[in-house]
Amino acid sequence: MARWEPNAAERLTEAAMALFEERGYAKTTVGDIATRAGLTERTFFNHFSDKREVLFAGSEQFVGTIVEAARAAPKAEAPLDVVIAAYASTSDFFEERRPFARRRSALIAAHPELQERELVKMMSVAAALTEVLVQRGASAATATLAAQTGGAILRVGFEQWTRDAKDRSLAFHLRAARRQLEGIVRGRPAGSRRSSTS
Amino acid sequence: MARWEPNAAERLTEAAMALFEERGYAKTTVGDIATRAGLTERTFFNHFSDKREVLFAGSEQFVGTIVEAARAAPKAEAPLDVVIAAYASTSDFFEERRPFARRRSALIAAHPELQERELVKMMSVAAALTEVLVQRGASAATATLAAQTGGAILRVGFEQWTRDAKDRSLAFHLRAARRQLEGIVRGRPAGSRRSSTS
DNA sequence: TCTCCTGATTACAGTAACTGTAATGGAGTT
DNA sequence: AACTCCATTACAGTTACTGTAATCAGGAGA
Repeated sequence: MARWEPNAAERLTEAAMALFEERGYAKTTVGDIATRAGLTERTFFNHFSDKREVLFAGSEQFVGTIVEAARAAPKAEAPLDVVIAAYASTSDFFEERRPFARRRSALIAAHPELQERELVKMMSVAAALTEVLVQRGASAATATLAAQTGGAILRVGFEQWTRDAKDRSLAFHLRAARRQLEGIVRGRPAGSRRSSTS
Repeated sequence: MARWEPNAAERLTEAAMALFEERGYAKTTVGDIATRAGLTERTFFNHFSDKREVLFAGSEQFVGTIVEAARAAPKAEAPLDVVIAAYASTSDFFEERRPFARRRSALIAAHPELQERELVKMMSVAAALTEVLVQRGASAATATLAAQTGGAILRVGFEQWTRDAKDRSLAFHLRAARRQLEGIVRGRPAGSRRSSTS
């Protein structure tokens, strides 16, 4: 028998999410979270580098998955398609935990402090993808632009995914956003807006 | 004669930048900054809501300028062009303070804590632009995608601008990035378009 | 069984970021 | 001269985070 209850980090995350939902991020102290998980404040900081990280723990491994998918893409694939395929590789992962992802996503949307952290994480993924693209032979400028644009597509696609009443996959929404982007870059929105007067 | 030395906020910003450059962000306390500016810690927090904001003070007015430029764009202009024109409207502003902007930009690049804040600011601009695009008749999806993609272009263009040995304008680099994006979205190989932006 | 070692947890003390509130005191006004 | 204004300050308090040493159940080896 284990000396302590197992899954301390997981318990802390669950406690944190529950408290953030009840009282909000600012009104929840790290001590509150730890107590709710049956631990002490110091133990919280042994598991997470700071209060925000409690919602971003799995992200390192996540970056790894995405980078791996990018590396595995066919040599001939164009940069933007590599990036989108890489993000799409996480689709199944999200599919399995749609409720959790939605809950988490709502918390982040409601708290600027958490948005800050999420944006940095996304940018670090974009940076990693940029490097992969360069290794695949793209110019630095092309790689950066493709990775950054892919990030834009992901933000839009992910938002659609969380809102989608039909529960279509993230990969689906990424493809949709990518297609729409083609029209936008050419100056013709996908909806082919007919605002001849207004 | 004024009771206190004028421009307290400005002095605090200058002191902060100098100290961040000397010791780094983490090793600089708010007390240090205030003392260097001839003020107290409490006064610092009267001027800035938190330690990071000392480098992001002018940003509200900045958003205003950008939004205004977006509203002023010709009715027929396509969404992405509206966004880029809006960002390009800040070109002169940056041109006048290129040294300051570079210095600030280097600090942000060197400190993740500051990157967090900058990303949120950029996203708030993107959100504001999204709203403007919707008011101009774009669909919600098109508006979001155009604003987000514009953000990607800005990041890339701005980076080129800070690195540019030839001191070409931000507007120039935005146009270059936009042109390059067209090729990327179509899946063309990197070198197909002459890009003199590095 | 006894002992040593491991490692997650904890106790405790300390720094620094912020907040709320009330007081200060020179400058402009009456 | 009395009076108001308000940027600044003093002071006390909370909370995020850090460094360090102590605890102590269980596994490994003797």
